[in-house]
Amino acid sequence: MSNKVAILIIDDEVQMRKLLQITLESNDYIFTEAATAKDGMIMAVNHPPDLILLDLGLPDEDGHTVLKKLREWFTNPIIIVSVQSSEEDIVKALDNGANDYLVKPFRTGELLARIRSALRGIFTEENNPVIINGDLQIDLSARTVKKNEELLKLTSTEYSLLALFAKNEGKVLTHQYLLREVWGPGYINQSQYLRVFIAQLRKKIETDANRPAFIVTESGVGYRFAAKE
Amino acid sequence: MSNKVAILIIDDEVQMRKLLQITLESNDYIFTEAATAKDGMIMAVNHPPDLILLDLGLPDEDGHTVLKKLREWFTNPIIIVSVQSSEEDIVKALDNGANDYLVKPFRTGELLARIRSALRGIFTEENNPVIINGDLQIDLSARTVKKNEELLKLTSTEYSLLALFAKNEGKVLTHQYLLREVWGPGYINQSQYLRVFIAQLRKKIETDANRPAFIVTESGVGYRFAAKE
DNA sequence: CTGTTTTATATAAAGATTTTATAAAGATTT
DNA sequence: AAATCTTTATAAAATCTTTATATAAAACAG
Repeated sequence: MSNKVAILIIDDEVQMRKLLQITLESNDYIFTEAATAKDGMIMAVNHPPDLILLDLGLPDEDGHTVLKKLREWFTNPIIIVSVQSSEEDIVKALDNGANDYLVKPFRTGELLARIRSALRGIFTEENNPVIINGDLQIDLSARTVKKNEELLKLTSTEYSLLALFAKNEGKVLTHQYLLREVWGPGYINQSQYLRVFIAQLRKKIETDANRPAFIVTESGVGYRFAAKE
Repeated sequence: MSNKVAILIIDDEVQMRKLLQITLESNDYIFTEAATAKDGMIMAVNHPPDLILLDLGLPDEDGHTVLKKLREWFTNPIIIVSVQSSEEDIVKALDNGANDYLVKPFRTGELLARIRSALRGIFTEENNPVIINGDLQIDLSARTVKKNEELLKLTSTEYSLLALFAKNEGKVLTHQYLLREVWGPGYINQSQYLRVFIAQLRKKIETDANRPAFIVTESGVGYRFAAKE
């Protein structure tokens, strides 16, 4: 259920992969790697990444051919990272469907900026994290909650509480934990707050507030956000 | 109506414009040019091109500022062509919405390939700079707003605020975010500004200002521009 | 196991506080 | 001078906090 961006590196140089791994992971991307064209293709098919960084100088197959094959079905951005700096290579790669071409050695800041640029537009609408549970929809990026497609009016505290539950579906969240996360560390003894707000939330999100289906009470412990099919 | 692709060059060097004119026209692009930021903006608004080649070193205004201003409404590709080769400039430009960055002097074949790459997909996605929501029409390129086909008179700040809302329909925008985007980072505590301007905006765009349908208050958090069918 | 006691939870409603809306006056810019 | 921005003041609305009481669950004694 991660909303992180996955990037696949296809490059035969170990050092380069290591460098990219460190760079990408420290920037919150999910890093996967392949050392050969064959492995790269297989990985791309099995777990289509959001972006591919492709080296043209692979041992088992010509980079331009790999690019062409990928482009037969892969529509997300592909950025070429290559030691080849000839105009011929660059033009060929771009015309074969590469979104960008960076010559090695490159500056990591520039690579990251070009990755962000390539990803822009791909993740405008589709990739916003919406948690769906039964007839409830929680849009974390828009900060909105819908029940049966209808927008609910929640106060800021009610929303924080619900979002916290939604992010921890199925888990029992203790009173202490909920109070600390939503109200702050100084409020861990204000259990009554929690009761009041849980009651208000239930009135808004539950179909039958007397028989709560979303927010279930775990007496003596806390509450649990139950998953619905 | 020609189906040729129109490219606008904004660059103060005469030789560069001449070189690009020859290169582009011999490749079947329609070439238009501007020597200053001001002229470039005017031309872009009057005849929105399919792609803009922008030089960062313009005499009358900082290139990064020009890019930002263009990106407020211009959604087609912008490729930066600049003598500046510092990582800082490249990263800044790409993060400000440039699609690509080419350092001068460049190889014309590579430029053409990067233009082709940037143009790819342009004609698939719709990029209408007019946002329509109910009886409200916001033309981002003309900076005009119509309510029931009638032109509204908005101040520049009111317009910036409304345009920001329109670009983020359905999302809750926090006070901080709005203040930072419209007034600048030094104003994030001036919530009262926001209240005053929201009230003014509502008086102009809402049918019933007492029951706001477009700009909805999210108490304690911010405001949301609601979608109307 | 059953009824009683104790503890925990649910909910409404009143009071307190915070946040928001709006007008209008003063300051600044065009 | 006109338009716009900034500040101040105040009323209204929304939200939070507290209190009171009802209900449900757990613990316990017999």
